[in-house]
Amino acid sequence: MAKKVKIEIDSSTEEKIKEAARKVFTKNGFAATRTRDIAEEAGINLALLNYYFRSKEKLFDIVMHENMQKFLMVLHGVFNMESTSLTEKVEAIADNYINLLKEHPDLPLFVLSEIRANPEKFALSMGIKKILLESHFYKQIKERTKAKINPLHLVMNIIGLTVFPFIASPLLQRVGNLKQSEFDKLMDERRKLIPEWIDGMLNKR
Amino acid sequence: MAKKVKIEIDSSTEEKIKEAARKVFTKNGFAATRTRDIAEEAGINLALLNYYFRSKEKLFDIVMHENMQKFLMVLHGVFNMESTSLTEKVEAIADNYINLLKEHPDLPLFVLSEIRANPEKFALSMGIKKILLESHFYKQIKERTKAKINPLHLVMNIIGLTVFPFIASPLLQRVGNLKQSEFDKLMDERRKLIPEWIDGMLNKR
DNA sequence: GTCTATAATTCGATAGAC
DNA sequence: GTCTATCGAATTATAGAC
Repeated sequence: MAKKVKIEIDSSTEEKIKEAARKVFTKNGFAATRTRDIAEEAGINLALLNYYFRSKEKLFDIVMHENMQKFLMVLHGVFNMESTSLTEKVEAIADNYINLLKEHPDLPLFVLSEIRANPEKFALSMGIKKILLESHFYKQIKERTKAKINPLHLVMNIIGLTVFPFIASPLLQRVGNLKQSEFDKLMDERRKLIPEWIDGMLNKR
Repeated sequence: MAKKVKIEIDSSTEEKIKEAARKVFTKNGFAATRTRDIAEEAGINLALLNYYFRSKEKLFDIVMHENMQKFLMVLHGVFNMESTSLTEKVEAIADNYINLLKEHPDLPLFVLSEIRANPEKFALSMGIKKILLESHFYKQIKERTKAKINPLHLVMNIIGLTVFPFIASPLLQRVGNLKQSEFDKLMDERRKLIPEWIDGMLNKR
């Protein structure tokens, strides 16, 4: 009577394709990705990809949506905690993003590039405004800054200080002569540093 | 006897094509750009594009190189000034980058995306390491931080705080409900704010 | 559901007239 | 130098056998 529980989540062909698509699309972007490469990565045939998802674009939309979700989920989880201090929220954002980005370093560049390429496609993307502007987090920043400074500056800084090093990592690792492990170590240091820096900004003046 | 001076720099067909290519490539990236679009943007024919530049890739390499130059020139101009203070250097970097990025907001996302897509292509890209690691700027940061913190953190922060808002602007303008003019105003405010924030980081502890 | 083979389309590049 | 017309390669999508 009970519905059969799907135990092996990733072994279905559909999931294999989606996972392969996520990997290849996120690394190369939409235009530079060939459906053949996705099929190969998934270990299946090209025709099968079109059997499950009707087109390259349909498949891309799914991957893109899931990637954006990952990106926004970090913020959404933190923004409306009522009981935590502002500093604790900043710590949580930095910590969670660094975890996410160590695992998926291509994520931000992919998301931001594709949004810039097709802004109209993500125009509707629900009320993202409300997520930030009406959040408890945003209220806390406004209180602390006391109208001395636009709260958006602080939001930009929190996200930017966390995300930017990953976006620039190819350049940074070359410029700084860093091995991957050294880069990772730097990012781990930032879990503590970013909240301190943001604190300094909030206490200014 | 004297070489003829080229007065109308931009009116030559070759320049028109390069300018169109810069615009389209920078907006869409290499893979998503069609040579036909460049030709149309330049107001010339597709065949002519291949007459002047042998291939799409050759044309791209030129544009890419010029874009990277723009990006690095800002740093290069500031890094080895002997007579300015660290704070003055930070002011100069923020100020010059904000000027550059207000005019060419697509620049950073383009450069960073293409580097990530083809790291080997930019591997040789001269001794970028030396430009930073042996600069007067880097020495000044090391002195001020007194080994309490890796100087690369500060470099990341200076560039990141300046560049990231432009990278994320499509999302930011939506999230913050900003018009272009309001966004520009925020960026202008950051010319003063970024040096203050960096100062705060340097004086910590 | 999965495959092979192929149709249909897109796009970079070239031939050749002017 | 500049154009029109077209070739050829690459790639998405589909038809049809199993």
